[in-house]
Amino acid sequence: MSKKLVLIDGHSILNRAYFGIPNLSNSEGLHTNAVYGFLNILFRILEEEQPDYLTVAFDVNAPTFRHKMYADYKGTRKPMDPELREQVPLMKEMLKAMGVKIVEKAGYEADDLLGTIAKRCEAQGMQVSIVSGDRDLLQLASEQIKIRIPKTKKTGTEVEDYHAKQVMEKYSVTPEEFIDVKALMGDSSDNVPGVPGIGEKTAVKMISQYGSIENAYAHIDEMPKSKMRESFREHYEKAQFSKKLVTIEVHAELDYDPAQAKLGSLYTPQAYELCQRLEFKNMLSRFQGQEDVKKQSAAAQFFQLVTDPGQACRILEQMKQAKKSAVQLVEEKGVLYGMAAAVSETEIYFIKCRAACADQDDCAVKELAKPADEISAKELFRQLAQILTSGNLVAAFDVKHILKFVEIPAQKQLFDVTIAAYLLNPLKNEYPYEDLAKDYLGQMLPSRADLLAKLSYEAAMDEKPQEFLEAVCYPAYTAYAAADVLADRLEEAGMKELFDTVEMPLVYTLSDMEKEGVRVEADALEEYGRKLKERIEELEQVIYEGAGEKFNINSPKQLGVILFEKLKMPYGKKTKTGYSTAADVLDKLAPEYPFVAQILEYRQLAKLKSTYADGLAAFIAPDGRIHTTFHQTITATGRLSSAEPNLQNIPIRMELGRLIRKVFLPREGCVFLDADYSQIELRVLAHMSADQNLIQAYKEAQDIHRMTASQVFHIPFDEVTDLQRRNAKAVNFGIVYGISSFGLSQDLSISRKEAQDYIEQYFQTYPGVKAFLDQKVKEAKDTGKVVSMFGRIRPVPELKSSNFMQRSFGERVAMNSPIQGTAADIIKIAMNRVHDRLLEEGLRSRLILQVHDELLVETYQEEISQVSEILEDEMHHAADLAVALEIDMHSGTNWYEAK
DNA sequence: TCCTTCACG
DNA sequence: ACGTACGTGAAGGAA
Repeated sequence: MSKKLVLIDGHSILNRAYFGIPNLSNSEGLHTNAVYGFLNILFRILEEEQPDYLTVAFDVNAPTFRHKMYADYKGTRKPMDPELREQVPLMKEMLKAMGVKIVEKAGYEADDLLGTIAKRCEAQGMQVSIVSGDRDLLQLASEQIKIRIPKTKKTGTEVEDYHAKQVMEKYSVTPEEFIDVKALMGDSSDNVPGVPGIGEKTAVKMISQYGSIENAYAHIDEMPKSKMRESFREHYEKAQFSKKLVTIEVHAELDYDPAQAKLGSLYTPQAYELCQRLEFKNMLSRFQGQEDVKKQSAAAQFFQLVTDPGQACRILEQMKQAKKSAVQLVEEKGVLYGMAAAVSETEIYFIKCRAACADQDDCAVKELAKPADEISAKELFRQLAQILTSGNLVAAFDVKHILKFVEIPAQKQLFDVTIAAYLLNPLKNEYPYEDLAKDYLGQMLPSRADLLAKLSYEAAMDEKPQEFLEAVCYPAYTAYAAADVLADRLEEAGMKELFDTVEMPLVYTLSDMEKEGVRVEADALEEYGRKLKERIEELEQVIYEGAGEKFNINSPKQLGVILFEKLKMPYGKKTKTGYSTAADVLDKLAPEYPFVAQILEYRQLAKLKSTYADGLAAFIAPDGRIHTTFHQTITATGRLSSAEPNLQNIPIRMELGRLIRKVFLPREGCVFLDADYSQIELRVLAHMSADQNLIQAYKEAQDIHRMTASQVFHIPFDEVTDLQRRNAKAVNFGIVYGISSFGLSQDLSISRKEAQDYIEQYFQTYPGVKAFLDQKVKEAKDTGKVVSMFGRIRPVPELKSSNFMQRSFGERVAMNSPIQGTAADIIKIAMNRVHDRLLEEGLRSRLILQVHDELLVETYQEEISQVSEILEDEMHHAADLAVALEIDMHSGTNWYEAK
């Protein structure tokens, strides 16, 4: 069995990695993207190849032999980005730490070293793989030498492999001939001049026919007359020059002994340390199991598994006494595994307690089939409730999740670290413990994925008990240790009050809303779906007839081909992947083509059926109700979101969709009371901008859009036409979104010029609004963030971008977020107050849904007047603005009627 | 998994 | 010349 050698073109791969992975740096600001990408490619290649030897070649900065000879050409190479340059020594340090052989030699380029080593080792009977981003190296390919070119794609790294055969297949020339092809066509990025006028096609043709530049030149008179032939004649010397430039030296003077390049374990303690310093979190997992580097974080040595019920009880007692503690319930897919608890930074326990939730959505009821040597789930939660109500500080990652298991009244002492971290930076998608540990404790902890890979808790418990223990205890540890830091940071950022009086209380409000759920009549929903199905099937037949063939109407790609190629309709715009078939494009075609109108109707019905009729039915719980999850740490602006299912986007604009709301019912003896804020964002804008005209407009008129039209277009209020009102309404929306003439012109189907005129007239009418929006953009540029009325921050990193689009986006965000964020603050305040008053006043009615500016209360008949007063009162007074907050309220026996 | 489309505020 | 309105979540198709 022949030995295997992997050779890596250091600079080339580093370069690839640098451009493949944008923006990665550690917390000290050191750029690390190229090193990170290099290692990823390296690990991947090694896994695939399992070589015996490994060597990485680098260029040295001294002029090389080829470089010197043709200084004119090679000398003008673009200098390296400083961000990349600083990573070269880092890369070498990493390779040294891993015990990888590095070769570099003054006077030679990495190519030459690779070529020399490859040919020598080939002669010794080895299999050689050369990894490089540079296609010049293809000339080295043979049966034993494989050139591997990694390509960074969105989906990961793909590697193109070339033995001599693949070079022939792809380029129709041998690897040796490839040199001549390259020399003829030239390479501007590498400053190889080539022959002007000869590109890849001609070069390949010429060389595959004649075998070399020299032979081609000898037969130049046989070639058909052409510009290219004359160019070749004229630049023949240049071509020969180029050939020397392109030709890789395979006889470099170099001491190289493969024995020095023997591949050992890369996972050395030194490399581990360096990975930690560079904060390559997911690399650290590769070091797991390598005994010599298994450096547990300081915290991990205090983790302890608890199975004995007696000990569990003693720990729980201790927690009740502790001024501060942290808990982490370990639950996955409806199975409880236990609870991790931190009593101090050096006392972290995992109390094992296996139990199955009776139902995944409603964990409050549990069925336990478990060994007798564990504490019972019932007892655990009884004790936990006492801990949570002890008055001592308890920190946790997801308090709402805990509240699913224990029924306790709102507690001031609970501290949700996820929400704290969200307020401090609302732009993140997730707030995992390792991020909090890094950001707020300056500690690098292995993530769950590092520890358990993709193992479920179920599997990890048996297969990797130690890692499992760490994975469940780290969150408790982090919550415990980070809570104080987070509180301080919130204080510094001016958000402590927002956290204490709005966000934390909201956890209980939302928890109750989720537990309550909303009643949905399954039969009626099914009937609705059946009706849709009938019409959908009719439409399918008609559409297939119109198209003259069967196709998948749901596929934008297939539909695009039918519409714009087969039926030759004019296409409006294109997306990255093909023709756009979005509704606004099809709307324009629909009047002329009934076929398109049918498509639109089909789309509408298909959406209603799949997302709403079928989609919602799947979420009806055994109690006949749908329990959505409200996410409190998702949006960038402070709004809530609703998922599984999303109950914040139930149709209302189109009548057919709106009918769905008839299946949302209050329970027996109840009606729905639905209250929504009237134009809350515009009122917030009026208040925050303090524009006297806008404030006055609100004081004088019920119909703000008509009033805006009247003032902006200088028309008496009563003479405003419907069109003018509609335009004014669109401008009002545009202002809130961070106005742009393009966006407005799209919305109103007018020219950008006209849209621009509207905007200017608007700003003339309401100069305070203009000043306010400008000020927000300036503030965002100066401080990197904008702030809502209640102190909620939204960072706007896009404003620093060199990309015009990104920057413009940042400006719109800076204008919109304070408004949307303030509106979100206000309704959250209202929600808490409504929720609390219903309880305080001993009412049975319950807040069940929030849809951004709307609250839905399931109201007992006899409580209607009291509840409507509470809604009106608390929503109205949630904030004291220069313009009163007005509420529209309706009641009904279903959601359709109540809106 | 990413993209497109579309439902809501 | 660029190619967008702000904020979400879900479904289905295409890789």
